[in-house]
Amino acid sequence: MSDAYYLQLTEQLRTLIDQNAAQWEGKLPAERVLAEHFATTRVTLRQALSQLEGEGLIHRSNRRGWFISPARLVYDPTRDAGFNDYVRAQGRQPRTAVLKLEARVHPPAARALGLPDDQPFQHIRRRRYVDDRAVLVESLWVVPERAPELLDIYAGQSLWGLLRERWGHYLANRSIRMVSEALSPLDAEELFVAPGTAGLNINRAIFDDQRRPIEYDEEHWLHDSLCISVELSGQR
Amino acid sequence: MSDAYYLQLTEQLRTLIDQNAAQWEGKLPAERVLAEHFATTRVTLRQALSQLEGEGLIHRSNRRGWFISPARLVYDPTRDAGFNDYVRAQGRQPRTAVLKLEARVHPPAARALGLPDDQPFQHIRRRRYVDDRAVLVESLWVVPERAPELLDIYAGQSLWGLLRERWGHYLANRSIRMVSEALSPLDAEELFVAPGTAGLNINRAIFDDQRRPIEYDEEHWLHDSLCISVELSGQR
DNA sequence: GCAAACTTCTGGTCTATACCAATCAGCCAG
DNA sequence: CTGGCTGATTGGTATAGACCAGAAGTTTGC
Repeated sequence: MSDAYYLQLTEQLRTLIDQNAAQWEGKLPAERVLAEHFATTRVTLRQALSQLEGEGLIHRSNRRGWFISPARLVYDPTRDAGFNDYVRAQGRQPRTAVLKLEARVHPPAARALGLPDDQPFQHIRRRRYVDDRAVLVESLWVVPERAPELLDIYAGQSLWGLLRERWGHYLANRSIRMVSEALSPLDAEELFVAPGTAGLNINRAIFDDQRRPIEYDEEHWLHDSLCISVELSGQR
Repeated sequence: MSDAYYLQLTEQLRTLIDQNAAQWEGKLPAERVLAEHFATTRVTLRQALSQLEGEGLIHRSNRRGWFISPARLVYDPTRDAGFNDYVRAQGRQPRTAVLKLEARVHPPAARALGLPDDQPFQHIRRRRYVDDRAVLVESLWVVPERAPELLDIYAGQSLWGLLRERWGHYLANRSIRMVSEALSPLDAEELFVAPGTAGLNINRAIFDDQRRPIEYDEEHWLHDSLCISVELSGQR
């Protein structure tokens, strides 16, 4: 092979991980150990590990080490099914932590919903887990008129379920935007990963069946933890 | 700031790029020049550049240097509009190069379309450009019965247009899958970028209005060159 | 028995340097 | 003026070593 050494290393690591996944219990040996095992430098070794990270095979958490990434979560952003539902449907364990509840303006949300920039919102910030791994943080910006006492009531349950059951809102129209990104220092910190980690940003503007604005949603996912899947029928 | 130096560097580079974009004509100065300008090493400098690359602000081409990335292409994978159409609609110049035309089996396509593994396909491999930058490579796997002489006819035009006009196929049902990826050595080479560059993989299985399989589509995009946008109406 | 303090390990960052291979610009020959 | 050659430039890769701060594990002190 005339390939770069770090690419060969990537392949060797891939098979090594494959064979020892069970015995390592998801956590790779220390970088210094691996570097010595392959008789190379930590710099080169890390280059190879970063490749595998880009593929979504492994990831790192805090400063605790490298871990083997679980299967991606299949996610359909066009459907109403709550996070908890479809995580469970895939045999995984969901969890949600509420990070912030406040009333605030947020011009990006206002613009996406066609409201004036000084429109106040009810802001819910939460972190979501799959099998105890934090996989996304999101900010929800809800139009106050649509859900008056939301901030007093809310305690981590499904927002869309709440909107439907308590206020009778049926979410009918939505506009979705997806962009790959590098996680901002804040998002990264809240997800316990290094700043600049690859992520996927999903934004949704949601209206009811009369095109009244309901909610704007900003999600920041770890890039390796989801697979977006959309099923469409009917000619367009 | 107690942040890491390379993160400060990232910010300084960001403003530097902002201010000098016009004068540099899209191409950044050499790494060695930048490293000296900031009184640091190329290694650290490259770490900062990689951050900006992750954000999609800059990219590199071959070994020619770092370039400022153009605005992302807005793309709706749920619509029929051909690549050429929506690239032009956004005021950009599209181009297509056909890389391969052949008949072959391809089990992943067969499975996605619900056909036996040994189903033969007509394979079109092409590279697509926006303003002379290669932004994606794709493989199209067309069921031969639906478009008999395709391989003889095809010369780079819109495939969906051809299917509609020549064979009267109206694409009605589709199932779409999107996953972030690291570009394979082959895909990377065909896009003139380094192996392992961040990409976005979009796969589509397409059926007609009687749910007969028509075509399977594997796209590999540069991660920084698109923004996925979907508009949905109607309750689901 | 438990919490606090300390030590070790580990990933994250950074410096300095070197060599290779692709690219590019300029020169030279036809 | 053109086409091929050549040498300087530049990004890509790699080595070696160092220090820091957070995490984890161990010991100490009450």
